[in-house]
Amino acid sequence: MEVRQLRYFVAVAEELNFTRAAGRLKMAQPPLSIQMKQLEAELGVELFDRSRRAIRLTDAGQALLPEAQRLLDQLDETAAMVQRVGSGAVGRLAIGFIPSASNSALPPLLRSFGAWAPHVELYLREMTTDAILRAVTEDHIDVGFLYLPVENPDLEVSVVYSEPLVAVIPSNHRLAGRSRIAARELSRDKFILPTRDGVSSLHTEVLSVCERAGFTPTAVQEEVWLMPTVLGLVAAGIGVALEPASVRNFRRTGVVYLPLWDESEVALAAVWRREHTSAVLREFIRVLHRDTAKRPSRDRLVAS
Amino acid sequence: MEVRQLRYFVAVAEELNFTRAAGRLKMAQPPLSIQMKQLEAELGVELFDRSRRAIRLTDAGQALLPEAQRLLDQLDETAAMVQRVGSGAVGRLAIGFIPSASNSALPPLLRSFGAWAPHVELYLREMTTDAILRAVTEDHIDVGFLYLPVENPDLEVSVVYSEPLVAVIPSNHRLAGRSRIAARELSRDKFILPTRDGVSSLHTEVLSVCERAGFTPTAVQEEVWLMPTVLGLVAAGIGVALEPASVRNFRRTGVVYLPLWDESEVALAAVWRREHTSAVLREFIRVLHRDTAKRPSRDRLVAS
DNA sequence: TAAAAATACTCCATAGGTATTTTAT
DNA sequence: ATAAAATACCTATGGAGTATTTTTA
Repeated sequence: MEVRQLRYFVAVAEELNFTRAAGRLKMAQPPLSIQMKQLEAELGVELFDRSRRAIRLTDAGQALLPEAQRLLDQLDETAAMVQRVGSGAVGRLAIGFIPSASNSALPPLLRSFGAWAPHVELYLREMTTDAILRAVTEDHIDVGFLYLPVENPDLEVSVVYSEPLVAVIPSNHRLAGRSRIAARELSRDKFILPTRDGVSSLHTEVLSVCERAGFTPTAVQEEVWLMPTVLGLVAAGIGVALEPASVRNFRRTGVVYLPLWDESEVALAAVWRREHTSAVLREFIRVLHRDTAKRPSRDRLVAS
Repeated sequence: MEVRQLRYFVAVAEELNFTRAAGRLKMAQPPLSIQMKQLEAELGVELFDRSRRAIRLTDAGQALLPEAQRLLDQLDETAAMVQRVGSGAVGRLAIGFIPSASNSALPPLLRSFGAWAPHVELYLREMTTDAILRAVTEDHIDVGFLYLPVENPDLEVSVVYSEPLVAVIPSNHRLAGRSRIAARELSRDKFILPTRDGVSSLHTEVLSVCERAGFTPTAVQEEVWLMPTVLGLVAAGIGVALEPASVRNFRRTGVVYLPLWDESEVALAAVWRREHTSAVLREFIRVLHRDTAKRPSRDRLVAS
């Protein structure tokens, strides 16, 4: 039983006239008659009562008609469904991200992608840099958001945005009134340092800024990871911190954010397996590239 | 999208190996590759990830696999269903019959046909001879059971059995002790005559037996149709009747059934439209012919 | 290097076309 | 007499085969 034969059968059964059906199928009448004969021979059943001038459906033909229509519809639906999946418009996307990402780049990106592919299920997981790299490599998540650098050559990397560090100090700190400071001026303060988990550049970058400023920061606490905790510790006067500029999205009382004269940069990037096969991911990357190309301004991102 | 391509796709998707799938499909590997390429081109979607030595299904391929399997199954089921309908093993059969038929030929015939085609829905309707002929002609019922003759040349007729008339007289009648009588002996009795509805031979045959016996029966009541009513009237001493021998299947107290010396015969027949298209009817007729050929004995039928 | 898929080509089965005959009204 | 389906015959598309090359592990 061929799809063609089902299509022809439906046309003939609906027209109840071979010639008209052939016209509707844009073909000649004889091959249509032949195909129907073949279908009948294959099924071993008469589908049409040709004894009269106007043909009729036999019981078998009447039984086949709705089934044939249903099968043809399902065939079309299946094709459409597979195309949607293949185009990345439906499916699922698992995203791992460091907490900072949820304050900055991720929300507008997800909004943007959600508008493009409303039928993609998103699985979002807050993870450590380490865990993200492992999960992406092992294909447990499709894409990760973390601070550069990423060395793994199997992974593709796309910088979402980069931003400078800012000093986070208590509002009663001696430098709180300043509009900009040098890192050097904090050399005697105790530092709340970010966790070194994974190869996070944040830890490295903070140390490197201090080093270039000529001092080694005294750590008051390590392994602090979540931004609100850092801000709480600073507000309590436990120490100071250097954090990515997007920390300013937290409007925490008791702390002030001061730009540095020192050169510094941390880059938030999306990473994914170079050899991925997910159409959804492919489309997500497309949206990602489009959006980062559209608004590369760090200030707007930070302020948003 | 062709059935062939779906079949091939399922094989490849299940084997995850073109060469093995080609073996399973008993074909060479290159045409299989080509067909899958075509399917992908038509859908505009990659179904296989061929980047590795061992191929994998893409998301689109994984979406297609269960649908393709389902479609192929439904195709097979549809073919089987149409074949069953075409063979007459499923469907419906509407039967019209005069009440007498339900005392004799119909029950064993329906049992026989029901064993052959248990999935045929039977619609049974007790009707007058007239109504049966009209309904068969107008295709409202598939087959009718009635007493011959039937003159309509568009209808085909098959005698199920024929039987003689017997006299039905009250058990206190003067002839009740006899084992056999002549119709002539009833010439002075009042007769309960069958209805003349349609062209029922029963009425004609009763009159003709009396005529051959040299008298015209005095009707005490006409338009009596149902056997129990006739028997009730006879038992009440209202009159006597001549009825088909199968009336003896009613074991009514107060009446006796006596064979006649006179020659007489009424024939119960099945009738159907010569140009019917119902496969179920075709099979019913087959069973009918088989069964009437098997047991033509009137005695066994009458006694049953 | 070996195993598997893709490519190149050849062949032929068959879908579809045209011309004509048969059938039913 | 006519409309419609069946039959006869021809053409050509494309599905499948064989031989070979390309690719990946």
